[in-house]
Amino acid sequence: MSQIVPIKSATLSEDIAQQLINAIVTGDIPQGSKISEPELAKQYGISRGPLREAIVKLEGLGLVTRTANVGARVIELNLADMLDTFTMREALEGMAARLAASRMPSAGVDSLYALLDKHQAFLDANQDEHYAQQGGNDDFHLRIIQASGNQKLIRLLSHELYAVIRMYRHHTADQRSDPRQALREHKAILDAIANQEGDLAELLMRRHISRACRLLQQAMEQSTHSTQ
Amino acid sequence: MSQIVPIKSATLSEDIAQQLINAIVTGDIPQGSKISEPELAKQYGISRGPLREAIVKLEGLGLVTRTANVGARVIELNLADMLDTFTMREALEGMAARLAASRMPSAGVDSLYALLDKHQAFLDANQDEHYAQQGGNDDFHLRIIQASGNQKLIRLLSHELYAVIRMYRHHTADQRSDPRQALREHKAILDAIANQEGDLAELLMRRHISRACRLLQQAMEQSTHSTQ
DNA sequence: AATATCTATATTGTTGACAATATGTCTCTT
DNA sequence: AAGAGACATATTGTCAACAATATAGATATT
Repeated sequence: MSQIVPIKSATLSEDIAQQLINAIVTGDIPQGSKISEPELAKQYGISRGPLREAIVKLEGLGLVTRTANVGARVIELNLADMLDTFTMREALEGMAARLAASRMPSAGVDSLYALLDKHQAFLDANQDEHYAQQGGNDDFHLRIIQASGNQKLIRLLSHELYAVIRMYRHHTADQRSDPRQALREHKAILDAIANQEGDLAELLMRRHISRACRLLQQAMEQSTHSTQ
Repeated sequence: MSQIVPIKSATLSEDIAQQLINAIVTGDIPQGSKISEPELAKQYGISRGPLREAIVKLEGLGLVTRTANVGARVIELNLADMLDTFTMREALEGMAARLAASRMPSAGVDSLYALLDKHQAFLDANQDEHYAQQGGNDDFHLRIIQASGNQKLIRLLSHELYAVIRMYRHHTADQRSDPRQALREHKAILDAIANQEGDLAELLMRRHISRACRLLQQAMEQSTHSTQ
């Protein structure tokens, strides 16, 4: 799973930030737990300076909350925050779909159809497996976001919000509902984009995310309030 | 208005971050200029530690860009980024208006009508003055965002994006177009919210922001590319 | 016994020094 | 004269120690 060994990056602070993000998203550092600077510094074999910078970054990502002279705590996922986050996603990705409809080159559309075909083939092959959101750029949503061409939107959705969303996925029993239904919705969205119907693309994307949100909500309500 | 003298906060890092944000937004630290850590540290009379933390925060806010072993530079406002930002605002504040329509208590609606009356009175009194966005919570948009009740949305719009938006306002000749027209649009949005017409409120808010964006675009295209 | 105060300890906030990298200048070569 | 390379300098990245604040425990008081 998550590499423990440092992925040597340009700067220690970046490294540590990335590792902490992974550790929090995967639950390796449990929700609500305190971030102890001396402890983590010793654990990663670095000094507190870069570590603090990393923690400030995490605060910016909304993964931890900090209070002066007390320290940082990992956020605790709750239903209200999840609903808030997905409502934002609905607005933003809806807009991304609209923009994609007006800007996406036909080559990009073709490439996305090919991606959905791949997903379809995967589903046909592995009946029972859940069509694990591949995370990388095989993710339909990320591709649409990229296609929006809006750099600010791209940064916000695929870097900042993405961490929290990944965290929700990890911490709820990731029973991704009906993958075939999701795929059908993806195809409908892409059709709208291909036809340059921005209004429709936005509407469908919003419905799609709203539905995913409801399913995640059910999953969260079922899963016992995970006691760290 | 905004205090210039240091607002002694709990921690130095917070202080400095706030001061730097103001300095950048007001153009006191010009666009594209390099952030020299030794220089700023000496200037503010602090050490480089807290300063660096502040810079990391600024990076999270999108006010500076950092490259390893080279340093931080203040962003440069350009048309493309402004359009991207306002497109995001359109999506998010549209959603905020929709949510406000479904959640805002009648007392809040009354209070907002009172606010708009105040704005109207101000316009009638000062014919020529431009109805300076008061920044504080007399700002109609901020009130709508608050009324959305979506904590994530509130944080993103009124803390993170707000800094950049303020920067755009400051750096373009702030000829706020036709304030009476803006006020009319605000009233129309509020009417929709009062009637709990979420669809309409969202539509009107998006049109309103889209229009403001076009006006700002014209202003930016006119104003000579400010050479620091 | 319960509460409040004081004290001891640990953690965070801050500082100044050291190491590593980048930038600009100077020299040398062709 | 132009370009490449080496060197000097300044800036960033990192570290370890110090100061200030908060937390927990013990003591004392009512």
